[in-house]
Amino acid sequence: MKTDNGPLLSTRKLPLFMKEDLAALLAQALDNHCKAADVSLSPPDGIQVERGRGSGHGDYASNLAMQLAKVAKMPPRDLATAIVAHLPASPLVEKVEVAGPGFINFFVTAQAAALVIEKIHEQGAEFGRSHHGRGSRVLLEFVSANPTGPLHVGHGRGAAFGSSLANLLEAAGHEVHREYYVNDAGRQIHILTASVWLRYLEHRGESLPFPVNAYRGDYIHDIARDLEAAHGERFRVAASELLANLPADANEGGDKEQYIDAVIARAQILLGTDRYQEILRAAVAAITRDIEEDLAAFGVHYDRWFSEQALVDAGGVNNALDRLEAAGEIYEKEGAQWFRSSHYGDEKDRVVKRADGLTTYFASDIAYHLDKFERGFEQIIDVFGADHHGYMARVKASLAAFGKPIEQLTFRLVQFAILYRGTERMQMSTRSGEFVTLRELREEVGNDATRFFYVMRRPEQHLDFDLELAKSRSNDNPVYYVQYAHARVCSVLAQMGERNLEHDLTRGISALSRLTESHEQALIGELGRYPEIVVAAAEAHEPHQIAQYLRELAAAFHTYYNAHPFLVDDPDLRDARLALITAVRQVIRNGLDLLGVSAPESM
RNA sequence: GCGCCCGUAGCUCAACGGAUAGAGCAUCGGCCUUCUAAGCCGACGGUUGCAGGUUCGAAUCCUGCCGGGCGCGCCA
Repeated sequence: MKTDNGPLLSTRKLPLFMKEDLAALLAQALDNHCKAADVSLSPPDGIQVERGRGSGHGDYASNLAMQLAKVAKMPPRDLATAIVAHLPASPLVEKVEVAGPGFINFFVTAQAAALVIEKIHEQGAEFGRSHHGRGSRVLLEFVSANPTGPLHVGHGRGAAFGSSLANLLEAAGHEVHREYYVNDAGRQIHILTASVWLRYLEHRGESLPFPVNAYRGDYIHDIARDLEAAHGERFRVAASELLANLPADANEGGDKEQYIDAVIARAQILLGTDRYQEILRAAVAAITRDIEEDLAAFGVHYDRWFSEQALVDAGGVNNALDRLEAAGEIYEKEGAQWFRSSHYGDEKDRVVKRADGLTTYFASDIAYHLDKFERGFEQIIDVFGADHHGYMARVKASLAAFGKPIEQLTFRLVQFAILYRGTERMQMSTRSGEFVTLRELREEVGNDATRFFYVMRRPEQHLDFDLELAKSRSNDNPVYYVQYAHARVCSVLAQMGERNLEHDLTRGISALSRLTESHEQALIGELGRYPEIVVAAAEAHEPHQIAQYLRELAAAFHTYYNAHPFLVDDPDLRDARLALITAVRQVIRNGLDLLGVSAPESM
């Protein structure tokens, strides 16, 4: 590489965010132009520099002249020409053109572009990470499925999305706190407890009907069996005692809600508080542990599992309601307590305490979000399933009532994933227990393909998840396509070893100017985009941009692979090419890592 | 009925308010004595649901329709 390019091309200041360098040049040119023409011009939103989209429009482009044409009272192309005439010389820039309606197009020098390869080797796994977020603290809550059963495929997308987003935000320089809100209080936990106990009684030989509204999955049997193994007959009660004077269940013309509530009440009386709580805690612990293990195996980890019950026990819910009351935003109607959420943009008021004295799920959520805000985060992100969108307005209403800066709270709605086996749509229902679990999906498809497929699409887009495609080892399958590019580089290096060659990286770096083929230039251009993509994907909360990018990078690599041999006789050229493809390998690794997908050395 | 999300190639999807709207699959035609053919090259394919509006410039922003998903409980 030539060394006469001046300080801008030193390895200490590589143009990884070339946009900013070019914007600075344009600012200087605009200033020069204004002085020369004795006018005053400044773009409303700062100077914008964008990636060119190829096809002869240069590497970067700016719409500066078009933005200012009106104020300057000049045709945009003329203004563009005038600005270009005042551009200072730069070793980054090969040439500048005015094109189209008035775009200023920059063509970057080959040396400047090739420097990205050097930077990638220098930074390794750090390449693409930045301080863009300036260490601002982000609280990210995701999944938060109720601990009443195993995670199913619907939760999987939230898990893959949330965990990838967390990785992205960290890579972009934010400090991320990952949290799972465990709904271990409330009525559904009592239904769970009753369900487990009834199965336990069945196993001990009692004959009784199973309530319509109880949880009936196999995992309930498992927990009941564990209970038997640890406690034997300790929770045994005669069926006749349990069933005496209960109302009719739904299948006998009664009401399923009333019936299950009666069973729960009877269980508490017959078992007493201590034994009942023992079963409850065992059930919640078993399911929470299962969820935690499931997610960990999926590469999803949390900094905190936030217990709703702990919040209740600490008085958080009552405290939050007291504060709303003190603010005059609670009133009583028909025996229940209502929060005046309609004063803060919700479509109607909401119950926070039922007539029977129990606080609602919403009341806990108010307290939880109040707690989040009081822990001092600059940004709070909730990842919800799309079916919870009705919650956004009321949660924001409660925070507004507390005077909290609600613009710090962002909801990310993740649409459902619909499973297909080929063209056959797979049904999933929740309480019947006939759903496909996340674990089953992972075991059938594999963690890599599962995670990649989940985040491949924009979160607000419905996702068609084709099991057969995800499993297929074919070029139809995007995750293999990307992984294969990585493995291919490894394979080339293995081949190099067999030929008794060695890769001299220093020599390769010095010979980067030998990479003049169009395929090489294209590939280098792709590599240079990576840091920008990471920042853009993080700030837009869109991991799919990474998946999309990786496919494009892999495509550029496969094309190059087919067009040119790497292990050529000329040592300079060979080492330069190897420096390029090992840089590609590094970026693929870094990108896949953000998505929680492995980068195998061979396939 | 009200609210949120979505309508882009035959299918699944991309596209900071920018230039000739791009990929993959499918279909059709090529490429393995050469580092993995899990690959590459080419062809075909579009009134961006419809109609207005804002803008130098709209798939993108605004309004109204049409179509699909989800939600509208003292469930969670």
